Parts: sequence; C-alpha cells; structure tokens
Amino acid sequence: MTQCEDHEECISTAIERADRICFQKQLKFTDLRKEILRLIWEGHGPQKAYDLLSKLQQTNPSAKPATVYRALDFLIKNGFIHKVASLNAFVGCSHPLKHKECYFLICDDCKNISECCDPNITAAIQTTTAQNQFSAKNTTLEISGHCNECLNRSE
Amino acid sequence: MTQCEDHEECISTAIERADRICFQKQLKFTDLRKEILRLIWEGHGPQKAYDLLSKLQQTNPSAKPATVYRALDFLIKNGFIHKVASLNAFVGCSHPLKHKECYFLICDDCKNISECCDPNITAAIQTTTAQNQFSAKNTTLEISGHCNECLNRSE
DNA sequence: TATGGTATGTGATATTGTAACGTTGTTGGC
DNA sequence: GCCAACAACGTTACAATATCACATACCATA
Repeated sequence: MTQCEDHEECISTAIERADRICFQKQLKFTDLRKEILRLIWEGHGPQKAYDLLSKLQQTNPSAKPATVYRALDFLIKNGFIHKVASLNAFVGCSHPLKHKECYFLICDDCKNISECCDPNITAAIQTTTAQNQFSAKNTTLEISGHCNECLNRSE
Repeated sequence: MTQCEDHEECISTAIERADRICFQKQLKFTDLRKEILRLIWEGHGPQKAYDLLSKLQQTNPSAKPATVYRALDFLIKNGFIHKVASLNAFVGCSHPLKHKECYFLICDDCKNISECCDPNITAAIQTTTAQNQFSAKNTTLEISGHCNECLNRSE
C-alpha cells in the first residue's frame, strides 16, 4: 500500500470498495466507520488508535477511545483493515476479499508497510498446521527489517 | 512447549540451558533475570508482564514494572524467551540457538502455545523477502486457532 | 407505535509499557 | 588496593493502549 501515484485516488478507491462490499453484505458502513477508514488510508501507513482519535476529534470533539476502537473492530472484522500486532497500529487492507492471506513487510527506517500475499507462504503454513493437527483461524505474519529504498539511501 | 512429562524438569532444563549459554557468551544471568525466566517457564504458557510482576513481588515486594520489563528485554534480546505480539505475552523459547526461526500455534481455547520451527516456512519467507528486495531482521508468525485436543474435546 | 437490535455517547478504569534519574555493584586498568 | 567506567537495579512518575458498563439514539419491521 505504500506506492501509489495519486494518493487521493487510492483513498477514495478504498472507501468506495468498502462501500460496495458493505452494501453487498448488508453491513452498516456508518459515517463514523467511514471516517475512521478514511483517516487510516489518509495516513498512508500504520496508524495508531490514539492518533486516529486526535484526528477524529477535530471534526467530532466528543469522540472517545471507545468510539475509535469500536469502529476499528468493525473494520477489522469485515476485512477492511489489519491490526499490525507488533506495532499496535492499523493499516488499510488493499484487497479485502483476500484479506486472510496478507503478510506484512515493515521497514524499521521509513515505517512503511507493504502488504504481500504470497501463496507459497500460505501453502507452507497450511502444511505445517496440518502436520500439527491445528485448525488455524488467523495468521499474523509480520516481517520487520529494511526496505530496498532505505538500504540504498543509507549506503 | 506445552507437552512435557515432568514440568519441574522442563523448567530446570531451561534455566540450566540459559545459564550455560550466558556463561559461554559472558552475559550476566543475574538472580532477577533467572527468576523472571523461571516464572515464565513455571507458567507453562504465555505469561503477561504484570502477572509476572505480581508473582515476582511475592519474593521481591519492591519490584516495579521496569524491573520486569528490563529482565524481559534481556531475555528476549538473548533468545531465551519470545514476545507473543498478538497476546502481549511472553513465552520461553525451547531452542535458544535457533531462536529466530520459531513460529507459534496459539490455541484460542486452552491458550497453549506450541513453538514450531519449520524450514519450509522459513524458506518461503526468505523467497518472498528476496523478491521484494527486503532485508528481514525479525519475523513474527503467530497462528491462532484451535489445537487438536480442544477440537476433539468439543465434539 | 411498540419493540428489539445495533450503533454511539460517555465516564471510568484496566492494562501495558517507558522515561528519567539516582544508587549500587562489578570489572578492568593503573 | 583504588578508581573510573559501565552495567544492573531501585524508584517515581507518567505515557500509551485498550476495555467495561451503562445510558441514549437510531432504525427496521411487526
């Protein structure tokens, strides 16, 4: 999600996609939920809950932590965002319909996150869980390190 | 780390192993650090920092959060325990020397965690990071779901 | 319009984690 | 042995993250 030519467009695409999916699934994509999703995409990288709260309070001064966390719960549950556990932060999901098979490459320098869906990793994980007779519900794969741009820059 | 015949023995094995490695690497395995490691192994599953603090305070009433977190930092840095990011909890590492390639299967029911080191997953991840020209430093792979025992029990 | 379910408002509080600074203890060079 | 430097630990305060409980508003539909 880090490389986009026109970020305004990438935000609105994400919102429209969510809108469409919610309509199809009969989910209530309320203004609040939409606003939180927009703030997350605007941030263009992992967003912290309390930063989102501050931003939300600019238009909605009475917002409280629960306001944000409830919207985040909705967005996570329905596949529109991911929680990045190792950062306690939240990022937009670029392909909500394949939401379960996303992995993250997190650059420690520029803090950018790229989402990657690699069928080989998914397959390797499935093999392992099957061997262990484990029924997997959710997979968190977060790889931290340095992205190519930052490596080149520091040389 | 969940199936062991004699848990006392498995704890003491872990402590002795850490003792030996610290000696070899000239690390200071102080009483405090040893005590925290012991508490983590005694818990026999993911342990929360503040639970460890409560237990520590039984023998060391003046212990504070920083006391615990500093010991945890040491233990993580040197490969004796893992932080389980998705739970904000800590587990003992059963093979400190291969510490980087461990993945977790976390049962949502019984809360047990099993550590697995699967070379296929490691290889798949390496392929992906290479394709993305990403230099990986640390990998968090946490798979939650239901273990075989719990699945059978609930049938 | 009554009713039930979902969403939100609101205040309080729980949980998790760090910063900053002083003290103690250990180590290695003189 | 003495001292300088550094690591470990004590201690206080606080920051950051997250949840609970209960009240209110909204909305579908019988």
